[in-house]
Amino acid sequence: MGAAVVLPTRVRILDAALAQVAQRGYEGTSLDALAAGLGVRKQTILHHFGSKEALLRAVLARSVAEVTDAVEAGLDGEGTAFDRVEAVVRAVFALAGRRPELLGLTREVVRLGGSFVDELLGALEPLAGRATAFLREAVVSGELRPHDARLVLLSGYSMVIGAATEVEILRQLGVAASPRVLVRRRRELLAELGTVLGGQHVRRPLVEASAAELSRARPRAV
Amino acid sequence: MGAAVVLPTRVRILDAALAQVAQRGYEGTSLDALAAGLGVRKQTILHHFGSKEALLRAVLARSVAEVTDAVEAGLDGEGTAFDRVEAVVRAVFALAGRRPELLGLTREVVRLGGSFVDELLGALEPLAGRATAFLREAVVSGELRPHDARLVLLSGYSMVIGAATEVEILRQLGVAASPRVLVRRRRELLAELGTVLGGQHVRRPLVEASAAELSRARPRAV
DNA sequence: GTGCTTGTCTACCATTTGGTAAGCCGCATC
DNA sequence: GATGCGGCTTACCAAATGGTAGACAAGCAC
Repeated sequence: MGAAVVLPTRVRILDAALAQVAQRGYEGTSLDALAAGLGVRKQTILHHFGSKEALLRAVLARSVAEVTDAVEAGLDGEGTAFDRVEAVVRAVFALAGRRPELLGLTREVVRLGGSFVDELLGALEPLAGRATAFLREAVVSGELRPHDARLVLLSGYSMVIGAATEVEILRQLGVAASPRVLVRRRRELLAELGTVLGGQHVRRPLVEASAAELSRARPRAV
Repeated sequence: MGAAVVLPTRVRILDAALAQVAQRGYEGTSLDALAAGLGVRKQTILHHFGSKEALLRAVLARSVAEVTDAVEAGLDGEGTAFDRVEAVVRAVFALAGRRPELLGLTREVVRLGGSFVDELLGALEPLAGRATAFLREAVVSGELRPHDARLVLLSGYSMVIGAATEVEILRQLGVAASPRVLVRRRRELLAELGTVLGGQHVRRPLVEASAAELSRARPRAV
């Protein structure tokens, strides 16, 4: 058997907190219950993270890092610009399917609102910056058509969350966890991005990115 | 000015509870805070509803009634079977746009799980029964094509919730509340229903690759 | 050895939570 | 006037919550 790696308490707390907050919500997660589930005292948690709120922020930071890694792997991939957009979408949906807690956490943070959302956006900032830069460069080089990068990112993001919520609802209602919805939504998102960004999965001749067309193509934003 | 109708305390409590639970979650809603917001004592709430849980159930029951009314109005409408399906979809989306709290409540109930979900499903049972009967009759009369009614209802339901979540996320993130997403999702849902149920509305196919595949993959089982 | 740090613990605390018990008040009915 | 009675109140309460204070033990440096 592989060596049973004993994770440090700190990490175990983060894992449990992520799971609990995603499933039961922030207020619904008590430090006592969390600690009990870990076979540890509540004060151990407070020792590591200072406060419940700080714990949530730590969970948030780690989760953002995870998402960032997935997206950047896609951005760094091979192929055309749209190939990489597609890789990113696939990576995000794969991550969403593999770790649904991340989506539950996101929804919870959005619901909590206030400084947590600011924190989330702040932590995502570097990633958003990189993605925006990527999109801009691809537009300059003529690989993608002009668009509103911020809107593209936001709508893609909200679509992923919405799709995940759909799946969660279905699961809770007893429908066998079907990734079909996710697959369908992913395809829809790619189709939309294809329209807005102009990937060549529409099989149009590549030469054409004439300046005329580019300027004409001021597309409807999302 | 119209007479300022003073709503009975009981109704005001229900309204406030719905809003709070939808926005802050069940555990995040305290009876004290609720009462304070209403200019009343917590014991007044308990006097009317007995317990916090009973309050939530009451809110749930009233909300289900509201949804039921909207859907039944659509079912009772004029026109072909698919016209009425479309009317129902429009009514539901309109209700979702008008009263987003209902969606927040639903999501919260689903998240809470356990007996609340059973309660919700139980309360929705009559409506689901009517809708199923409607669909079955339309199949018998040849107006709609055979399908799995339960699956159709569930997927439509989850899609509405998912779409609403999308909108909520966008709103929280500062995107001007755009009903565009809702409109688009509604169109997609109608397209899918059109394919699965075989309505004659031939909107230009937008997303349909998936919907087409869906109907093809489904055996003609009654 | 003596310190210092790190991780965990026991013991407590103030506040908030949902909930109980009992009373007051206005009003209709006898 | 007495009598209920629905609506709302004050006065409490036990449990749970997040959080503080301080101690104990293991490891590492000197």
